[in-house]
Amino acid sequence: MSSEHARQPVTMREVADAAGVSVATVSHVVNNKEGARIGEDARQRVRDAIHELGYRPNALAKTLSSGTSNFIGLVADAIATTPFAGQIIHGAQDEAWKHGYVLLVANTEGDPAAEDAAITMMLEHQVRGILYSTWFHRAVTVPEALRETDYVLVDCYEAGSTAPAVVPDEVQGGRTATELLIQAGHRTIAFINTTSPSPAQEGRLVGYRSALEAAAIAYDPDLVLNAPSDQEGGYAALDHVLTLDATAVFCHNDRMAMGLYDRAHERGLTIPGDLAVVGFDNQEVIAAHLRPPLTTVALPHYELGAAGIRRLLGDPNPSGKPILIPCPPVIRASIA
Amino acid sequence: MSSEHARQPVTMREVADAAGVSVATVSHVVNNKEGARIGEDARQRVRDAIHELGYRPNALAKTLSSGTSNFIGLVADAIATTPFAGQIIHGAQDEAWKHGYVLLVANTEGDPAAEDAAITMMLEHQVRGILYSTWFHRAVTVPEALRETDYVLVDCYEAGSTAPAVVPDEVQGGRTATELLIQAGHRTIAFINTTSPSPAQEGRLVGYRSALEAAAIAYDPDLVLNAPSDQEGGYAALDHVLTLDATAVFCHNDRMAMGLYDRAHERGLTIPGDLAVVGFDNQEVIAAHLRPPLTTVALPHYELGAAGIRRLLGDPNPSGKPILIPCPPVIRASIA
DNA sequence: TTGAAAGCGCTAACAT
DNA sequence: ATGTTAGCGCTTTCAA
Repeated sequence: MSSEHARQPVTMREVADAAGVSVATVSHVVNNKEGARIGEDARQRVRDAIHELGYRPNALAKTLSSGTSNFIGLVADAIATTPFAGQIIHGAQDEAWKHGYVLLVANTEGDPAAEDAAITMMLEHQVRGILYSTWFHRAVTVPEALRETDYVLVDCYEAGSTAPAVVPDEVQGGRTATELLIQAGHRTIAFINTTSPSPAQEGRLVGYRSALEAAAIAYDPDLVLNAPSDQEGGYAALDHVLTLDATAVFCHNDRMAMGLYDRAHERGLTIPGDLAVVGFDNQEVIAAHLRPPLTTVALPHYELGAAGIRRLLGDPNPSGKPILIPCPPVIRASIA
Repeated sequence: MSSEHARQPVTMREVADAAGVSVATVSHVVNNKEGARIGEDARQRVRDAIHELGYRPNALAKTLSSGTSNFIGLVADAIATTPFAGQIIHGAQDEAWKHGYVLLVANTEGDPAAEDAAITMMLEHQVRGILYSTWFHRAVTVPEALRETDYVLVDCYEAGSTAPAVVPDEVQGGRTATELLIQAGHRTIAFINTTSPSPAQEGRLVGYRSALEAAAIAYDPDLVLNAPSDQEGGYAALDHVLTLDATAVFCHNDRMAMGLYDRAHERGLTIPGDLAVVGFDNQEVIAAHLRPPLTTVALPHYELGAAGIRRLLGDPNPSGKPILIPCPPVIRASIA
């Protein structure tokens, strides 16, 4: 951009002069100060001057002077790979704005050096606090620098610590997914879990078992498979599933479901007729457009971001344990 | 977060006192000032004090005092729906950091009111300039408030104006996609274009035609179809394509290709054996995991973001026309 | 080689 | 009801 914006921004001083009042008066009307007894005429003159001059308060000067910043930092590890981080940012921003805060975002691609630089930058900008988020639910170790300010872990947690954290309720999610199948009348339900050890791997399995138990269906370990959590994994797993006489399958995530669909169609199976399937994540691009559209359970990224801000800004959490955000079902057409 | 960070941050004054020098001296060593002749001993005492006290410069005070902010605003219209906006942010941030700038991000979901609030917020924070981005290439009308500062349109442009803009080279992209097919020996190439009027719709068609022309293949309008640019559109379009005796098909985007794959498999066709296909966008979750993996042309979002920053920070553009960023081919396995 | 001092734009007592 | 003034933490002449 080459255009010249030479004109220095209008200052409060100039407004004061134009309105024939002091800067204190201007400050008061600009901020609608409670205890401020300003005459209606002066008030109006100030308003007019503001309008005429196109005055914009300098938020940085305000911060410096008042000693309270309106920045909240958000460090994300993978803003560019999935829409997940974007949803966290979205939720965090909406909630932050409600409280008068503005988001300072930094992407680190998981690089510790970048992470440190980002936190340093945020600290130097006097952030009110920092949200440290990951694109998939996992354990992390809190960067030392983070402890210099208030912070909340989002979609991650620190093992064996009371570091404030907000994470998805994997157990409830796994239970919900399984219940969807059970409610449709299925009794032999395979579960293709991921091969990657993670809270999702553990939690969803616990949820699966608890749903079976609640429905008085015996848990059969043979029905639980493990596969890489992508399309290729789902594709390869289908044949094994067919071996099990299962009438339904719960896929660890939507990507696996997508691969499984491919193999199912290849083998001439129809979904949900021959096999009911439920996914996890609610990854729109995929789930909403599979044939048939995939019933799944949503990962509540938007809510994670929003809850993270709330927690940062005071929402107390006596338990000392991560706050669990529910994973709601998203009904489409892959279950009958 | 409830933990108390009562301790006021360490100021330059305190460092100065601890080191037995003046703040001016501290300022000089902190900023590695060129013309500053500071004794090695004083310099060292300052460094030690900084370390001991854990001093962090206050970036806001610095901005206020020096009069030059290190913020750049980035307003995005759909951070949460695709990874596209995320890639723009990523590219913009990397480039901004290189120049010592930090990103102030705001998501607006296309809401004009939110947009206005975002720009106002950025202006009040004394941003050096603003990147105004959209998640898909289109014409926009520049919000008035934007003109109060330097700005660059990213992945969008203003029709009939010289507003600085950076957009993907749709024509080259369309040509590249088509060339991929031609180079593999195809002569009858169908093009399923989108039904939505857009620079992509126009540009890719122009590119398609130019590639044909360069290869001395007559342009046959019957080979060009229009369909909704999603999986459903691609699925439905396949039957028509088969009608055309085409041996290859260029899909307007990867999502269409995904739907087309489904229908092709349903009809027992194999890709690329019976039909070669090339997509557009390089939407990882899809393209990299289709069976077979989809050869496509990438939308250079990361580069758009980075180029936007460069343009903002001085990269002049005499032409007054949008800067075109190339769309590179991504070879996978759907062409034979 | 170093320090004093005047701001940057604003807020918040404290006067008047 | 409104103005004065002393900072907030830092940069930057200008002196010493």
